[in-house]
Amino acid sequence: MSDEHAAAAPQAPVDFIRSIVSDDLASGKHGGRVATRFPPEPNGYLHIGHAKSICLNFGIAQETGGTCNLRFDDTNPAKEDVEYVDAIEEDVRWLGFAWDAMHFASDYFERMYGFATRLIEEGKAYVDSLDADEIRAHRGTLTEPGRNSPYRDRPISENLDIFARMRAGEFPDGAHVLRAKIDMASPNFNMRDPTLYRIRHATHHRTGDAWCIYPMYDFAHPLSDALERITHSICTLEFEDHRPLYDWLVNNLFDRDRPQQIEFARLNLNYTVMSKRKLLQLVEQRHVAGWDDPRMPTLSGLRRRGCTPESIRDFCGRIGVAKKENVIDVAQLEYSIREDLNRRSPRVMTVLRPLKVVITNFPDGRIEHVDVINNPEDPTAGTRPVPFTRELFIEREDFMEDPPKKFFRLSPGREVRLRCAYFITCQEVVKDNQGEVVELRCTYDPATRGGDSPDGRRVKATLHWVPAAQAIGVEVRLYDRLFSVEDPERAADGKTFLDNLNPHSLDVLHDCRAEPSLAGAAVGERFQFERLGYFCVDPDSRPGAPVFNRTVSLRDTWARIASKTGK
RNA sequence: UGGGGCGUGGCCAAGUGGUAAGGCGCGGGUCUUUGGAUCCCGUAUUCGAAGGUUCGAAUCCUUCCGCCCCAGCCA
Repeated sequence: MSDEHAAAAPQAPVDFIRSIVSDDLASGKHGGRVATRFPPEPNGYLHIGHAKSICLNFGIAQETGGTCNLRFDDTNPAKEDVEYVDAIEEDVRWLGFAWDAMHFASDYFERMYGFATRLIEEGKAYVDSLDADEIRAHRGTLTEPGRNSPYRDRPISENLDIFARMRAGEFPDGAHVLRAKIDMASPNFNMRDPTLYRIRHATHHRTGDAWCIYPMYDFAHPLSDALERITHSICTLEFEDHRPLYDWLVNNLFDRDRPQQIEFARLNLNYTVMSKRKLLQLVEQRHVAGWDDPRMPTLSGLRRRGCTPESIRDFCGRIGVAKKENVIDVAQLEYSIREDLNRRSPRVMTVLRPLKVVITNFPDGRIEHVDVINNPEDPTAGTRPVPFTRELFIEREDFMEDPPKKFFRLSPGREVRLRCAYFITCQEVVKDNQGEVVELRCTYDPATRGGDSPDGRRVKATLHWVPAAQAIGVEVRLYDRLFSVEDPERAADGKTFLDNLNPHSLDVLHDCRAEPSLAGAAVGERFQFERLGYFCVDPDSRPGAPVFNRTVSLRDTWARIASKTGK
């Protein structure tokens, strides 16, 4: 975390979890330690919702001088993959956090097996040989208590024997299951003899075929927390009902360093989908190119779209942490991203729909370089030279032959400023046979170089412009409604001219920066930006507006892909 | 109809007995070498509802209403 804007260091927001942690710290509850963990299951890429949890867990550790582990909850080999492990590590790092230790629940399989055995020996767990349907039938309903399984009182020795043979692979999937012996009449389903282990003959991405029985989340999680000496196990609201089981296991199996589970409300954003199931669907049905497609609400998608980790962290800090179900408006996220981008993004003048302007009193063939400000919000960003020539392009919509009252840009006889260059006055409008304006003949005032008039006269508008011959043509391939390559008609429109593409511009292009084709760019060459950073032209933007400080509306993009998941 | 949670302005969110922070959004103004930038102002007589306790309640009590989660050998 190098370029932190430490100056504005907002005082850490105090939420109920941080209050609990600081109270515990004060009372010495966990011996003055704070240890958290971020425990994703490697069954998909991390999305913006995970960022909230990451910022919470790692943030608390940082603020309290504690530790935070990255732990993969890999207890279900059927859904998991190393690809996800790698992606998750990269995303957490990208977000700007460093874990104190990285673990896998699978690393604890042997010890977990031992703990399970101990429960059996103590008469607190048993092997049930009912099948899934029968177990469900015995579980009871919301209003009726469950019934004990006929296997519930199986002798300990027999339980031990079958459990060992389950591990040895003697039984097919589903033949037996290990259950905690708690209370089939509990009003809390999680306490009605929850399943601890199931048989699953599947190859695990890390342990291979070493195991054919796998612990359930409810068993593995508290044990993993305890083994790592986690003090505060922060999870989402839906696990609130699991806490009694969490505590039951921790209290039965550990007599010290007992972790405590604390629940908070997960992040929900409007206009998008965040469930792994739906994101996976988008990927599998090829609606997007992959989990890291810039249109995806994944961290890697946001990264490729050009968002910085600082902006995501800022967002997480602003939304707060509470137990109330919430739906954050994407405008909130867009605000954090926009604010960050505005501050750091070099601007480039752009012309989407060119209209030729000939400066009649500017010598043909002459090239004058004017210094154009790279970022009005950052003086240190400097300037770049842009060639000013007799023939230029301005934005078509920046000219109106017959302007209405409120239109202050160019029109016949009017004087405006070409940004950082000169004042020009439109003297003549040239049209083709159809009456379409094809060229403007203007004069410039040599005394206004740089955009200031020595006599103090003012103009009401400043226009973006690019030199006709030297401008860089870019075919913008936007993953968006108006300029998508999926829509050839619009794609043809997506020709944009940039005044320049200097090293500074490239720096902010993140992924695009890696595009080798941009390095040796020849004037007039066309580029295809397949992976867009925030080199995005917002279809709703005012033509000619700076592009680098614009992001295509996340709301529109996300709403569009969300609709493809069928509601 | 069992259990567990949660209800403060459009969206988040502080506040936990002393008379409703803040942010986003929105509205208005301002400024600017193109703003959707900047800066400024405004935006809940009221805290799901109704009773009650109190000099005083979003905060305490009672009742009611609403929303979310739980019956995977998923996490």
